Amino acid sequence: MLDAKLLRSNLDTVAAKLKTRGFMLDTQAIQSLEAQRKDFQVAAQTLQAERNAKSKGIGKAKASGEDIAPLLAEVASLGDKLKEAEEASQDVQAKIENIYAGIPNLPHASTPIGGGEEDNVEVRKWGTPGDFDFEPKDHVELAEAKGWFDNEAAVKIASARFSVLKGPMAKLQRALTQFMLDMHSDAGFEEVYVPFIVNQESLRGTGQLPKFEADLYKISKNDEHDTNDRDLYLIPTGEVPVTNIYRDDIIDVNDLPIKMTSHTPCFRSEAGSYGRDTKGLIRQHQFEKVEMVQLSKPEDSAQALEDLTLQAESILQKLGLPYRVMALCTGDIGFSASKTNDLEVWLPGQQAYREISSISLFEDFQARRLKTRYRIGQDKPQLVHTLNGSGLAVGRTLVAVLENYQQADGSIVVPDALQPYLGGVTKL
RNA sequence: GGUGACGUGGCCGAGAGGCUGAAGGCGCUCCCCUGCUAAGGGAGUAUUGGCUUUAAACCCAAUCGAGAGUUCGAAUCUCUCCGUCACCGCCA
Repeated sequence: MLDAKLLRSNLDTVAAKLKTRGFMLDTQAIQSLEAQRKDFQVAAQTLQAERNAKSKGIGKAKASGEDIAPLLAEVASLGDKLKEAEEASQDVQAKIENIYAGIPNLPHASTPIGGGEEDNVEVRKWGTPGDFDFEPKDHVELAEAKGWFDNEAAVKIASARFSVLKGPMAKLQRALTQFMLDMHSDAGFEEVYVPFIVNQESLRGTGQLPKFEADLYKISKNDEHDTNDRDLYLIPTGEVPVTNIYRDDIIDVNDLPIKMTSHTPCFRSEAGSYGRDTKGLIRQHQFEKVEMVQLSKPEDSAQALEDLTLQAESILQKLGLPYRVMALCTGDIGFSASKTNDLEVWLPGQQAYREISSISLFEDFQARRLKTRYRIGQDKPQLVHTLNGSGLAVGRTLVAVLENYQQADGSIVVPDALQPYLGGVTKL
């Protein structure tokens, strides 16, 4: 959520910045609603003050034994008027809230301007796509030939876009997960274990709700009496539970930056992606991810984004997987993001770079919703800046290892960094 | 799941319709006193919004787990929900 004060005072500047990311701000609607809000709020508060004063008078009169009947008569109509004013005020505020909740973050000054994916900017490239003296296969072919990948079983158990991994492939996924967690721990990230089911407040905090309900799996409680808003959701990313650890908290400045890492499954409905990446592990309803989350001081956050990017890159480098870093343009960054770097790994099976990590700076956009603040000494609390990034998407890393380390005979060489996690095995 | 107790500031803890944004204590900050240490004295110490402003103070409103209700007036009474604790049941 953007700062309401900023929206009031610099509406046109905000609108211009949002336009670069393809969002048209209805400035007229906001202006007129804000004007109404002011009127209604002042009116309601004036009535409240009046009521408070008179009620206090009644209390005193009663205490000193005076007749309070005339005073009561005086206040008689106040209640209704107050109720009306309060409702009008709340009404407008709800409308404003609604509009504000749907406004995306302002792009960072360093985010390239552009309309869509094609305008993203390559920042750097690492490694060289391997030279195969045979036709490289894609991961599905490789894994199926070994009996490591059972799509039919997954469909039988659940539905399309789920997988059953077997034997060495399942172990390789576990090895990758542990490898990543160890790397991040060594770099000073605290490992955390979190709930994979979250409430609505958490999803609002990180910005998935109210706008992106369709992408989420909602869990109904199976209780016909339960008519309130206690619905729970499967997490679409570890970002949600991990960032929400500090919701409503005020952090001592000496405890910043806070750096956390967590391994979680992620659940996405992938509504609207029919027909894309239908084969294999690239796009699943359930996948594993190791996430990094960082809370930082505002003045450190831009650097923190670069640091997180390098941290994610270090995983790919240790694994020897060629990749490139893309700075997403204004038209392609996510709703809550101010700036995003994507890591794209080379997949020989597709002869293409594919997204394997997304690292984003949210500035105070999430923190405002989360009410995550920090305090210097006795000063007033200020909003922190939040960041997160995949480090990495484990399923896609698994794909990348299979495809980049395949041999002509269909076997897979185990990257050096992973061998300790597989009992020293060098080839699968 | 059942029964009972309970959610008050950074923490502990009083309050049980009005004089309570909230006694008292601890902690913390500043000042005084003090050879050192220990002790003592004084002042301050929540958040959000409105208004004003260069900024702040002042002023006003809201907040005693959350929401709704009763009342001229709610931390206090009623209802719903969430959570904590104890005992019982079940369970990896």
